[in-house]
Amino acid sequence: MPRPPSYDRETALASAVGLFWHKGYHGSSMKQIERALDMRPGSIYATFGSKDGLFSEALARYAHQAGEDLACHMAGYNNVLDGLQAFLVKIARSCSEPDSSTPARACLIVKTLLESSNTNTALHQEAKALLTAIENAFTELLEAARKQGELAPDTDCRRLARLYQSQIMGLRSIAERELSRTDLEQLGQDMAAILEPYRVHN
Amino acid sequence: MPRPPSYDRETALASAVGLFWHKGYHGSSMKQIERALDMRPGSIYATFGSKDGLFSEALARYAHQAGEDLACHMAGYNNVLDGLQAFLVKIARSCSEPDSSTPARACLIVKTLLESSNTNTALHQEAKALLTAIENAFTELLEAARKQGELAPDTDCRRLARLYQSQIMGLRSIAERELSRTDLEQLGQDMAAILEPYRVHN
DNA sequence: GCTATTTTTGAGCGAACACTCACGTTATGA
DNA sequence: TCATAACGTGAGTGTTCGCTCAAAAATAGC
Repeated sequence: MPRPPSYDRETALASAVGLFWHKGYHGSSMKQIERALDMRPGSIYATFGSKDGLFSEALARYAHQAGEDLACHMAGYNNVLDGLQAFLVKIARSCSEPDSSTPARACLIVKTLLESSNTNTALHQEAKALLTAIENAFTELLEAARKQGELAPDTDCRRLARLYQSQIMGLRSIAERELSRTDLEQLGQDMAAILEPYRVHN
Repeated sequence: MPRPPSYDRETALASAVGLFWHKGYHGSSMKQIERALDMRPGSIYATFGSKDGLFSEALARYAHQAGEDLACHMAGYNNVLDGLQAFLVKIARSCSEPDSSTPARACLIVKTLLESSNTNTALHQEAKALLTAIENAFTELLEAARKQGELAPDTDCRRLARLYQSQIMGLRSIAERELSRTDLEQLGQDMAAILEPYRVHN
């Protein structure tokens, strides 16, 4: 009986991620969103409720994708610390020249965290929660590394996870300065080297 | 003959820094600016030209203040690396609970860099330039350290300066997650420890 | 083809945005 | 004391903001 929706919700969300990542929350107007999603305001509001609702879902999708990217990357490494070090260098490379699939160098969650603090409590809380979840993922990885003897038995894995997360935040934020490819790659290597003193050499 | 201005330009700018730092560029409306500066729109536009002009001057003032704070801090240390390490811990402490003189944990320049990318070219360029100037200041400090034998003679001081700057950016950004005082202080210490391997022990 | 049900549409809403300007106010030099 | 010239004021500008809703369009079962 009913008329089926003509748009694909996932496709629309992916477009929303692209726009919000590129221009931020305030920098993306509904007019631009309508164009990016190829949807008229009525359909957008029927589907996502509000601009905040759409942004919230887009942010969650972005974070989910980031988690999958991390898992996918780490799957290629037997050694956790090797994987985490390579991840930093990979980020440095991908930040060098953003393309259509990477509309900004900085992390969307961090951009949102800074833009929404003291102005949009709900968004700020969501960004905080997503970053906490990522910290948890890093903590679990590092605890696995500790159990495998890569880290000293008394290593504070959560504390190290926060140090690691702040490296990524700093790397991707400073990338917005548009440093040269080599400068950024060197920085990624220097950050990877930070993990070296924590490593247990056998 | 002429009537002298009743407001103080420097006082107004200081208030603008406070508001913009707290709520960001888009998050600060002209109504709020009028209230914060205790000036009516006509006076604001006669003095600063536009919202962008006011923001630009406020950002420059903020950066100038940051430079003075760094110089003031370093003056208390004979050893450059000791000073830079202590500076990280000091930042971690000041980020724990922002007060009226510190309206946000994250750096205003970084907030602006992320918020203005792909939306406001002029602002983005200004933020980039100010961060480059700060990188230069760190580079000079580290070169002095190298000449004094604190660093190995072949140390790439600019590269190390970028690593150091990205630590501050990461520290102050992750502070917006509102971590506990001890968590943040530990992170500051971990970041300070990053400089240790670069140090030449005598 | 017809009806029932849902989706899509886009003109247009009130509010908030950055900004202007004619006018009232105030201090100074003559 | 008065004329002058800059300053302060705030109602009001046009524009854009996020958002709404009545009507048109489209599908599936009968």
